[in-house]
Amino acid sequence: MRIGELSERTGTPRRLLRYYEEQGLILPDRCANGYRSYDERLVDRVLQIRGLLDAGLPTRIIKQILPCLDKPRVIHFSDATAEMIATLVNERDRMTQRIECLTRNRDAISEYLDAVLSNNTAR
Amino acid sequence: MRIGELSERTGTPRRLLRYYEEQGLILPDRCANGYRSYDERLVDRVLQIRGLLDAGLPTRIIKQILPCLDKPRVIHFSDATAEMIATLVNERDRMTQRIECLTRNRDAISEYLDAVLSNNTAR
DNA sequence: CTGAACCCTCACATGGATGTGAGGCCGAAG
DNA sequence: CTTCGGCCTCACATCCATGTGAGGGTTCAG
Repeated sequence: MRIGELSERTGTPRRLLRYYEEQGLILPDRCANGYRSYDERLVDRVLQIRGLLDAGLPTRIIKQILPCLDKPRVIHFSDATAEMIATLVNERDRMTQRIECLTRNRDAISEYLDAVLSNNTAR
Repeated sequence: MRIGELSERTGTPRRLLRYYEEQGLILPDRCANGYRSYDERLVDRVLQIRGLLDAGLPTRIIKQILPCLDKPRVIHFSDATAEMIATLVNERDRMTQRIECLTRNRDAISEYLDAVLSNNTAR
């Protein structure tokens, strides 16, 4: 598929699809005329990238963790240098912290909403 | 306490403590000499702010959700306009999405790490 | 009194994600 | 052949969180 379709299907501006490519997050093929050609599975990948960006991860880190999430995991053992592993452990832990922080605060918001709403309907 | 102590205790540059104040996230008192004076509980508040920022929330949103997390919840019922509630519901849902995204990806990283590490020690 | 270590405000700079638009090529449809 | 919509590259602009430093007060210890 071309960039327009991917853009629509992922709700992502074309500009950003090119940007993610520039940052090495995705690597579309090129048609004879120079147009980018995206594989079907890049739909999910782009959504994943957007989710991670929205959760505060920079492209530099996303680029490092993405290859670890592909199915044939064995292929990527070569990347497993000591520093790479340290980075992954570190990022995993930071993600856990984020999850905890978000969960705490979301639950507090929920509680507040419950209180306010039940109060409103009770009035 | 003054800004230097708060900075040390929260690991936050002074610059950012002033920035958070400018954005309306915290409201320190002022001593006679003009120095900022921070209440003890602002330590936790600052850590909370930093956590949320790190998790991708902008100061504008953080400013809106912070008041809902204080203990005497009843005090803030006045803030509960219809749009405010809509905002909170929306942000709560976005936080849930972030949590899911982070959890998915963190678990995948963990799996990958388990695979790589067990493979390494097995060799 | 002086110096060191705080604090203040103000302002300009940077980096990362994103917006916007100019100038131009390509291909289908009238 | 022209037109139009989609694609290309390039480049400058914007927003936000953060860095950095200048210029100047306060306090305290020596």
